[in-house]
This record gives sequence, C-alpha cells and structure tokens, in this order.
Amino acid sequence: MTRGPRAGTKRVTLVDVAAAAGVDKAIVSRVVNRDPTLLIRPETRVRVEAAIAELGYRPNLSARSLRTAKTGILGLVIPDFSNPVYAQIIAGAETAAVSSGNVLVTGSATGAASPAAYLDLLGNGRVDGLLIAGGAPSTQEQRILDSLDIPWLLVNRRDRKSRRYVILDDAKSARMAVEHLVELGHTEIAHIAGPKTTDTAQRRLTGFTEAMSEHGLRTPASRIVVGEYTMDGGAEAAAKLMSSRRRPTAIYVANVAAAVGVLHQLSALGLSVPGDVSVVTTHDTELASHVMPALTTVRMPLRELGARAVRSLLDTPPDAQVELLLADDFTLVQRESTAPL
Amino acid sequence: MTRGPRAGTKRVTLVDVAAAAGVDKAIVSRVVNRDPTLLIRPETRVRVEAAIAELGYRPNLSARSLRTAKTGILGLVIPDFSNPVYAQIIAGAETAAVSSGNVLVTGSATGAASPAAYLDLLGNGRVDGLLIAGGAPSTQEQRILDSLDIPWLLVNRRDRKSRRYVILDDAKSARMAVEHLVELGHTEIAHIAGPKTTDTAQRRLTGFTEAMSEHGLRTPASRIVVGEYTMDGGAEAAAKLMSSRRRPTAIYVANVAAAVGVLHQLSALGLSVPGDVSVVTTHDTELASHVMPALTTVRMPLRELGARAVRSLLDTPPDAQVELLLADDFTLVQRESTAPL
DNA sequence: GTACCCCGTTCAATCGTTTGAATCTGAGGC
DNA sequence: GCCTCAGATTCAAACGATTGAACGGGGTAC
Repeated sequence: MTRGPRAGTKRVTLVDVAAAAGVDKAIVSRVVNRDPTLLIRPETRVRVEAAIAELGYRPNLSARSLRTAKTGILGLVIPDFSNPVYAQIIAGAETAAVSSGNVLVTGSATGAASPAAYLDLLGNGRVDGLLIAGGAPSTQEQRILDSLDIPWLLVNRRDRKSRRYVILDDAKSARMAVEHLVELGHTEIAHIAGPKTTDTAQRRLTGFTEAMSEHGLRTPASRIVVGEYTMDGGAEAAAKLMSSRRRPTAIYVANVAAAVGVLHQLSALGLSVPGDVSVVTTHDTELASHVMPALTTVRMPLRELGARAVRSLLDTPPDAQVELLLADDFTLVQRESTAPL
Repeated sequence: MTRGPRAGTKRVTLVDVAAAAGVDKAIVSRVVNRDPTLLIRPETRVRVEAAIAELGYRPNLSARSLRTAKTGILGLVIPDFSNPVYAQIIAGAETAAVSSGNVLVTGSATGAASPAAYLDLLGNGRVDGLLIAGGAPSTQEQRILDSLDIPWLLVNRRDRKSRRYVILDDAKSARMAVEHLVELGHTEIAHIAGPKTTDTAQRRLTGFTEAMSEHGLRTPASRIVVGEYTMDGGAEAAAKLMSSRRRPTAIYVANVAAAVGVLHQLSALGLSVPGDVSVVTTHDTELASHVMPALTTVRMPLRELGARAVRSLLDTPPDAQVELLLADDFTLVQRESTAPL
C-alpha cells in the first residue's frame, strides 16, 4: 500500500505551516478558516496558502473539536439497514448534511448489545446532533437521550414525550390510496393496518377511515385487520381478512413489506391480483416495482423527510419545539396491482 | 425537551471529579481507563468512583482523541444504501466493531458532490480506519486514499492496486449454483454475468465456466450474456438470451437484483419459472424470498464478511498485506425458481 | 516633534485528557 | 536516629487548534 505524500514523517501542524510561511500560527489558522475579520497583506496570504499546499497541511479535527466543542458530524440511528424505506431517508439526510458543511454518519442498533448502548456510544461527544428514526424509543433509550448534551430529534415518528419531530402526512397517504380505489369503482375496501403502537400505523388508519366516510362508505370492524410491518404479518392479516363472509374487492395495506406478504397470500388462496382483489400500499420502494404484480403505491417524499430533519436539527435551538408535517409531493404510482372493479 | 442531569451547568471534567474526590485528576484518568499499573488504595478508588457517578462524568472524546490520536470510530463507505446486500455486511461489521471497543459508522457517496469528496470528509481524522465496499475506486478516489494517514481496506472487492481486501469466494458460489442445476438434470445452462469491469462478476463467471466443464457441459458464447447488476440489466440480458436459437432450460444469474429482472422478463415472454426455465442466483437477500416465484439462491456469509473486514482492519499493520478469501458457510437455499428438468 | 490611529501581525491562554516522571509518606532495617 | 524503599499520589508537559487581546511601526494631523 502506498502512503501519504510524506509517509513516515510527523503530521503537519499549524506550527509547521507558520514556520514555512514565516508568520505566526494564528494567521494560518485564520486563513484556513476564512476568518472575515482577518486583515492580511495579499502577499502574506499567498505565502501562507503556498505553504499549506506545499506541506499538504490538514487540520487536526480532534484539536479543533476540543477547542470549538463541535465535531462537524451528525448521527442518524436507524433500527435496521435492511428496511428499504431508510435508504431514501438517509440519502436526503446525507445530502442536506454535506451542503451545510457537516458529514452524516448512520448507525443501526444491531451492532451494540442494545439500541440504548448504541445511542450512548454515538451520542456522547462524537456527534453534534442525533437523528433518530424508526421504532418508539424505550424508556431506557429515552433516559439516555435525556442525558445527552446534544440536540436530537425524531424522524418519521411522533412521541408524546418529545416535541421535536419531523414526520410525513401518513393520513394523507392513506386518503390518496382510498381515493384511487374509489375512482376505480371499488366500494368494498379493507385495510391492513400496522401495529396499534406504531405512530405511522395510527395515522394511516385515521386517514383511511376518514376517507372512507367522506365517500359515504362503511367500514365494518372486520374489514380492518392489524398486521406487523413485515411480509409474514401481511400474509397473516390477508388470510384473516379473506376468511370473512363478505370478501373485499380492494385492500389498502399500510406498509410495503406487508403488502408483498399480502400478494403471496392472495396467490396462495388462488385469488388473482388485480383480477379478484386490488392492492395498494404506502411507500414506493424499489421492492414495490420488483414484485409481481408490481405494486401500486403512494410515494411520499422520503428524501425530503431526511433533508428537513437535518435542517431542523441544525437550525432550531435544542430546546425549541419542532413539529413538522410534510404533506407535499405525494404521488400515487399506479402499477399492476390495482384495476377497475 | 428535558435535558441532562445538570442542564445549563458546564460540562463535568476530570478536574471537577478530582476536586470532588479530593485527588489529582491523573488518578481519576487512570481509574476511568482502568490503568493496570495504577496503585491505589481501595478507599480512594471508591471515593473516585463515587464522585464520577455523583457528577455524571463523561470523558470528553475530542480531548482524548487529541491526546491519543485515536477516535474509536471506524468508517464504512458504501455506494448506495438501497442495495440490500450491504445491509448484512454492515450488520456484521457493526457487531465486530462494537465488540472491539469501537463504533462503526456508515456513509454513502450520495451525500457529497462526489464519492471522492466523501472519502475526504470522512477519512481525514474523523475515523481510525476506513472500510470501502462496492464499486472500483476511481483514480481520484485512489489518490485520496493514498493521501490518508489511516489504514483502509477493500470489502467484497479486489483491486490490482491494493493488496488489502477481504472477499468472498464468488467462484464457489457460481459452482454451487451450477452443481444444483446439474443435479436437477439440466444441461442447457446459461449465465447472466455482471459487467466485465466488476471484480465479483469476473470471479462468478470463472466459477461458472469451470463448473460447466467439470461436468462435461459446453457453454457456447451465446449462452453467456452480460447485464448490469440491476433489475433492468437482468431483464435486458434475459431478453437477449431467449432470442437465441437454442433456448437454455436453466440460468445462473450473477446478481439477485438482476435475477428479479430476469423473472419479470421471462414472465413477459410467456415463459413459466420453473416450468420452462429454472433460475438460480447469488446472494440470499430478503428480496429473493419476496418475489414470485421465490428465488433459489446461494447464500454467502455476508455478515461474516463485514466482521472479518473489521477485524483485519484492526489487527494488521497498515502496510501489511491482507488477502482474505471466505469460502465457508455457503448454502444453496432452494425455493420455487428451480425444478427438475 | 509628539500624539494618535490603524493596519498587520504576534502573544498567550485555553479546550480536557493522557502519561512519564517526580514527590511525598510511613514503615522497616540497622 | 538515619537511610532505604515501596506504595500512593501529584506534577507538569504535551496533543493542535482557536481567538481575544496586545503589540509594533509607519503615516497623518496639528
């Protein structure tokens, strides 16, 4: 392996550059940081910049952090990298972080003994701020969050305890799905909801029932079934739903992974999608277009969610309230899983 | 939002703890770091530990990093979070990092203007070592890597330039796939390979042709088609393959995303899988089991790959050669996409 | 000629931790 | 009663950057 330009030699510091340029290190520091209050002769500046380039000076970030109490790193903690929804949130967050002069790093809870331990590792002085996505924080996690000296906020979830979050208008997404099914002529519409404890599931359920009654449609309790946000959860829920006396002709599934399970189950029951049953879901991930039939989904601005989260984290004082609900740029992406009645 | 135990007050430092315990800060530092050479009276240790707990002392990691030139952070750079293969690599790497007393953070190139810029941001003093997964590094990236003072190594890819990498035995994975198809009675077997520039694609192709000739089977050039590691790439390649005079009865696809595209394309051509054509691929991601028909795959130890990469990064001197090939724990996972001829 | 001011630069303290070396304190040996 | 010595603790010098304050020198005003 080859090494740096001056392999073996000691790290180049401000002092080295200052000596090479024949000035004090204070000057060099101010040049490096583009201090607007610095008064400097053009030729001196040139000398300093030449010395910086010549020696290949890179500031020592630990020293800078020690002095300024800033690291330039923002952290994002997610429950699991295999959930494709997070890929888009991360992309948006990374872009926003970089354009604000920071770096975003992502960690999942899988590494540590517990999610709480990971928060501890990451939160304690390694980052300037923390974004937390995914499941509800346990009381243990909550305690750790409270003990951190850095700002943090929740992404894609609300929590009674904290008034700092950025979420999507999940109710709207559900309403759009129902809207679509109604336009196709469906009236016997069911909903496979997420777990009652999940914030997004609650809001999608609310949106679903609102939209139904707006269209004068009834939703008997048997038409609303709860299932985990997983393939198995969806399959199980679909089985239950289809065993009822009056089968629905369309289903809005709260989550894309569950929707894939629903497709499997319907196929196993000998039902054709969309011939016998139309299926629509929320979150337009790659997975949705890969399955057969390709899923009709409601696409929500996940990248934007990540970006807004970063900006809110940076722009608002740590104690300020942040309650942001993104409701623009929702699109119904029609594919093969829905058809007119 | 609630704050730390002593919100508003200044950060607790070693000096504060030392004062509270009535000792010098040097003692506290050695207690915190469990210095084995420390001679200390039990009652003093108790006093120190009580003071630490009482004041809620947390070491300042920037100061520690400045002094020790270590950050306790390892970085992993991947091209794209939406590729499900990386989820497992990350999981393995995170676990290994934490059990060695470090934290692993992951970043993708999507955030920065260029992948090279990201390497620069992350590599320069923020992490103790860097793992690089994914596509081949550009010459620009290579130059930045060379200028870093920290150790790095490639994950899941080789490179002529660098003798530091950890990879899987991709050839073996291809051989196992062929083996499986041969056992099912297939002889007309085709291969959809990845791009020629991709290291893993090359090795899988080699494994494929080796296994074929071992079984006395011929592979005319028309039976080997190149396609991107994407769904579209797979679909395109499948279309080309099926337009040839003698259609194969089985296909080994080098990549799981491409394999999904192949399924789509075959279905569009009115061919049944596995009725008319069997399909087997490499990498057992969640996606593989979600599509219909569920894909038969070769599962490789991706978590182990991530873990070994971390351990190699930590355990070998930065200039030492690391050429690790993982070949154990490969499994053929049979699902619905392959059947006897 | 002296006082003053401003431009350009240097001084020096500080951030909090680590760690080799120095110091102190009794107890024991003679 | 003095020396030694080990055990327990303190001293102090780094690590490299940031930043408010001080400084020096040349020009201008009077």
